[in-house]
Amino acid sequence: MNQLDALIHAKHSYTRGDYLYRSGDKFESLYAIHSGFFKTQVLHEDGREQVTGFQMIGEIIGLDAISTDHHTCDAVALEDSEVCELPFGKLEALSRESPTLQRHLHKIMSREIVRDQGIMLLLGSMRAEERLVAFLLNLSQRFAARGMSPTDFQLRMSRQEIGSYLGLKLETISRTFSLLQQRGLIQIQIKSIEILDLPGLQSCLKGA
Amino acid sequence: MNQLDALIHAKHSYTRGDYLYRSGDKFESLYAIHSGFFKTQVLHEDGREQVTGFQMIGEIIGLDAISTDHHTCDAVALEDSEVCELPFGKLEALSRESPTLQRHLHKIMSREIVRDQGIMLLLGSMRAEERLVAFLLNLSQRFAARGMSPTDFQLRMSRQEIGSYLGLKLETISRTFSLLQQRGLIQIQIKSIEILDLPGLQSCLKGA
DNA sequence: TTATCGATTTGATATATGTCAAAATACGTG
DNA sequence: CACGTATTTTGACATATATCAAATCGATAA
Repeated sequence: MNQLDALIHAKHSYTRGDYLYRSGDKFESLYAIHSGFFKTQVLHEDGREQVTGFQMIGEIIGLDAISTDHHTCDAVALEDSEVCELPFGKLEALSRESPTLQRHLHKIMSREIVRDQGIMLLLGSMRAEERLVAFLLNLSQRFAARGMSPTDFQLRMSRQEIGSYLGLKLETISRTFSLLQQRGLIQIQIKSIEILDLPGLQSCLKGA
Repeated sequence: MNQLDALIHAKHSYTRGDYLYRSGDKFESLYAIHSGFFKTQVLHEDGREQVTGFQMIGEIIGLDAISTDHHTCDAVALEDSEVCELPFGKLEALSRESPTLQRHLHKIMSREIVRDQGIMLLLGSMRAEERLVAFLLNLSQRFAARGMSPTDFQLRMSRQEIGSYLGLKLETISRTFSLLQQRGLIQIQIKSIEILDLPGLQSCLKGA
């Protein structure tokens, strides 16, 4: 993918709270997260918000905007972050030249669809505890895939944001964290979390 | 899009209950629904099922499979249906030749991502009545876009399937239909539904 | 037509999660 | 470093939806 180097238009820095883009913005580029952490959220007219994802290093963000040429959600930095801008027109042109790149792009989009299906399953059929466990295991796995500790990491988002993502209220998130801690499955200190019993957590999802 | 004609590999017929594909099947093609109605569902190991969508004429199905080269959900015919098979390798080759087709394909995938975000919002932050109303309005709009009546149509799916899609139990679906009927918003007779007060339904979603 | 079986409706009750409120804790700023 | 503010935790209580059960309805096949 060294063709991609030619493509990278610019690298930008954002600090906690900055918007990478807002719903309604004209679509120009996808963004590859180079460092840091983002959330994406859609806002309902009546003020309700739904967090639709948390994105970390190596992930591509902005795919929703291709559909209408305008972004359909907000992307907000949860910590100081850097992103590489990938102008979509150029990306399409390059992927017409390279079947490998083309397939890669298609897989990235498809993976996002599969991810979303997983969240539907979570929101549609899991209880609060299962949702939170699934969330933690997903983070754990993504950190592991990046060579970081799968059992010891910082939560970049608030209880409120976790709750929005999981379709629960922040109090429920807090209570469920406390519960998992009482059972000896995790150790949590505000944003610092340690998974004490990974198999134990995994078994929360299967059957029980 | 007459290039697409060259692409259509075969047209297949399915009767109610037939699987178009199953989770785990090797990915070869996307499918354009030519007539009829399908549902897609993901199955959890412990037997839980989540309906992830209902697809009708003109819609493309199978995008999730690009990611892993294997289907990640089941697609089941809800009535007698016909689909056109679009071999994905050929589709990619053609879209390398035609920027228009390429963009079209990207928009279809992106639209699916946006649709999924909408369902997350629904599952994550709406009450039962709002979910069902949103579901009905979505069907209404899709029928209207196809030149069919936006106020008078057949539900192709069971209460159970609607419930799975909306993250609710079938009893809740039934009760909520009854409630909307009592309020004079809809007239429902098992699978036949008539929307009596479209603005009234729309106002269920905004504010109230 | 009638019998049968699955789907739907409705009722009574249970329960998970939400709501409201207060206390405790962490964090940013001057 | 200390203050003020925002976030988190915890408790008591409310409520939406689930669960369990029974009755009804509708479609299919003999």
